[in-house]
Amino acid sequence: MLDIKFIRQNPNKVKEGCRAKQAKVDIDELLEVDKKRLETLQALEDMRAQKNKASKKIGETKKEKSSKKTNLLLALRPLERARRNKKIILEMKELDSNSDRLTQTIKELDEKFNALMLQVPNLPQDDVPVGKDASSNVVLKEVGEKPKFDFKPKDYLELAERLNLIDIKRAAKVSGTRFGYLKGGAALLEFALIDLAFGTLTKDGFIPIVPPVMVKSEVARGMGYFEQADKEDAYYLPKDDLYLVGTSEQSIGVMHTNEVFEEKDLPKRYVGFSTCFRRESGSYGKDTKGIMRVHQFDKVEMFSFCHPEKSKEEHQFLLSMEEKLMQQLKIPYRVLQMCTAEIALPQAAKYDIEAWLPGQNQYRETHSTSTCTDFQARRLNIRYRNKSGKVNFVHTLNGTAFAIGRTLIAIIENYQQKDGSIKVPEALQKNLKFKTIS
RNA sequence: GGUGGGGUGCGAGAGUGGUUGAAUCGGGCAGUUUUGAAAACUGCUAUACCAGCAAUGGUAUCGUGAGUUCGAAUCUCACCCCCACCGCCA
Repeated sequence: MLDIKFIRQNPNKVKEGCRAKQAKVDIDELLEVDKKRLETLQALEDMRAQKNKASKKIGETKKEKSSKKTNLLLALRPLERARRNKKIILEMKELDSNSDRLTQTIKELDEKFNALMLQVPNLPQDDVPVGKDASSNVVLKEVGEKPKFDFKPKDYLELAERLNLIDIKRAAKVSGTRFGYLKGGAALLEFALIDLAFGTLTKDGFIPIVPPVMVKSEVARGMGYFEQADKEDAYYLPKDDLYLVGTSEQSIGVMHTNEVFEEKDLPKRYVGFSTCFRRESGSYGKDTKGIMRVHQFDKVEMFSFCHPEKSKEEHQFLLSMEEKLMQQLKIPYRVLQMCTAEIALPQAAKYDIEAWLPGQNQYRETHSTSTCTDFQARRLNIRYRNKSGKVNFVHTLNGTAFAIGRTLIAIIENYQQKDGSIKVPEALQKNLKFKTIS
């Protein structure tokens, strides 16, 4: 959510941001509703002030009844006093019927206003390239050396099925399309990856957590992904009114809802592990094979609550941690700055890391880190108190540590050997009892 | 799933219809005193929105939402959450 004051003062800037992000919100309508809402509110508050005053007066005379002090007014006989009060009460009743109407109007305006406000996206940061689609993303750098093979590198699925690491067919039998069993070395690699991520990040002060994967519906809305298509992408349990999280960001970010941090406790960084559930409703026909895009996968995620002035720095920090993890695995990758069309409603800037997949001869996304500035904090009312006692909204950021499935894909393709076996990346070897999966 | 108890400010905790944004204690901040500290004393100590250059004024907020009333922390209803015990259970 943006600050309405900011929208009032910078309508053109907001409109421009909406256009860049291809969000369809009528800012003029929003401002119109806002204006009406304020006018009505003012009228209603004036009325309430009158009522409060009158009620107070009645309270006073009632109390004076028992007081022994007298003055001219108090000398009024009880009967007369009661009559005066009755008159006031009648007047207030009259007022009430008017205020009821206003209350109804304001309720309607509020609803309209809130609905519109929730649709206004976070504005892209100045350095985010403007674009219509993925083609406008900017490659910032390529890191690592692509492995050279003296044979034609195979696709991960071919390798994995032959080594009995991934079983899609049986998963289809049990759960349907877009599911998979990780078996043998792949299952063990998952735990080694989790360990590597937690080990690396906790060393840097991240607080390790395993969050709930089901969240209440009002909570699910909080992070700001439901206004776009993502609502359709979430699994919902109607019997309990719970959503399965698509990423642990959704249950970590909301953890501190309505809380106030002390400034000295910022940044508050978490590393969370959770299973993620996605319906992938908008991706029919995309990556239908294997485990590139599945309904259920495990992920280690970073989340940070930080001081607003430090969030750009923090974003770079999260990116650097992602790179550090990739470099430990020695998987070649590139870093992309995502363009305005590719960043979601709550996000102000986003970097993706794409791993090189030799079997497919292309880069594919394995990591993503975004800053949501104060957009989520505002919705969730997450603030910090500075030294002079002032409270203000924090900034929230998130980033992938390892999305297990896709990282496995990258490992399998990059570490494949001529005989079809797979070498275990050095950084994972200490966790596993073997150096090769064959 | 069943029964009982409870949700009040930074914390503890009072308040069961009237000048209560809320007693009291504790914490925090500032000041007096002190060579320094402690102690003592004094004062301050919620948030949001609206009007205003400001001082200030207004409105709302005692789990959430609705209702009764001229007036609700206080009464009514619904919901949420927490605690205790019982049942079931990895």
